[in-house]
Amino acid sequence: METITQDHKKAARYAKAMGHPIRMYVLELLSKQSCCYSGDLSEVLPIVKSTLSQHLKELKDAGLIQGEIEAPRIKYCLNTENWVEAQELFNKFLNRPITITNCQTEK
Amino acid sequence: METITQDHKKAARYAKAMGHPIRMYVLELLSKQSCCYSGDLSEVLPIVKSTLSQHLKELKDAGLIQGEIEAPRIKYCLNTENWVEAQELFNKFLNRPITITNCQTEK
DNA sequence: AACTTTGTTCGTAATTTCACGAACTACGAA
DNA sequence: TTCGTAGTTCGTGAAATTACGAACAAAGTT
Repeated sequence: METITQDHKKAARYAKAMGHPIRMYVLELLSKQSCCYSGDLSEVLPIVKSTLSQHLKELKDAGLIQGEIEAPRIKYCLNTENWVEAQELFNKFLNRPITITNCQTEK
Repeated sequence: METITQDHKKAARYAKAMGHPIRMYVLELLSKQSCCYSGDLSEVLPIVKSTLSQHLKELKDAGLIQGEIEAPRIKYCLNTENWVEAQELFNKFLNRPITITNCQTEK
């Protein structure tokens, strides 16, 4: 019986991809508006385009976003399927009712 | 007007701390049972205790867990306040309704 | 005091991340 | 075909991450 499951690894992979302010910003944007272009981001973010491209690749590799060629630009949007999976995993692992008595010693 | 806000940084910090299978496992455990000891984890996890200690420090530094001395052991539990904040930020960014009613959305 | 238990800190090494500028690719327009 | 636009890839460093074993620290036990 494995203690660290594939689901732990998947959830951690998603979390890791979310673990940078720039990438968090992109994900927030894409969860609020259906899509965006790299150029839109490049205009408002304080990083050069190659670095941005690296971050977008990170999100793509993690499966959280996808790019669609719309020449000469690339349209980015959420990868809905994986996005839902990430939400489900986070719910499964992390959501618990917050109780009044916290931190109580078991046994 | 900053595009990358403090909330983006906070959320990313939490996500980053969650971005490792071992740490995801620990967080899951603590969200299911109120507390645990390093020794409990060390028994089931495939890493040496110093590495585990490092991961617990990472979670502590991110503010997601807290340790309480209960000599000769240390009792770990979630840092409820920050845990709630993390959930709120994630909810905000995942575009979902906030579940806990008495927690107000900031302004 | 000496020993045991529990966990942290230190030293080290391999790997990954993050950021930049330069070079490159793909495509449409002139 | 040449030029401009949009974005990726490459090469490079600095810094952070991950892992291990050895050494250390704190506190209870004998």
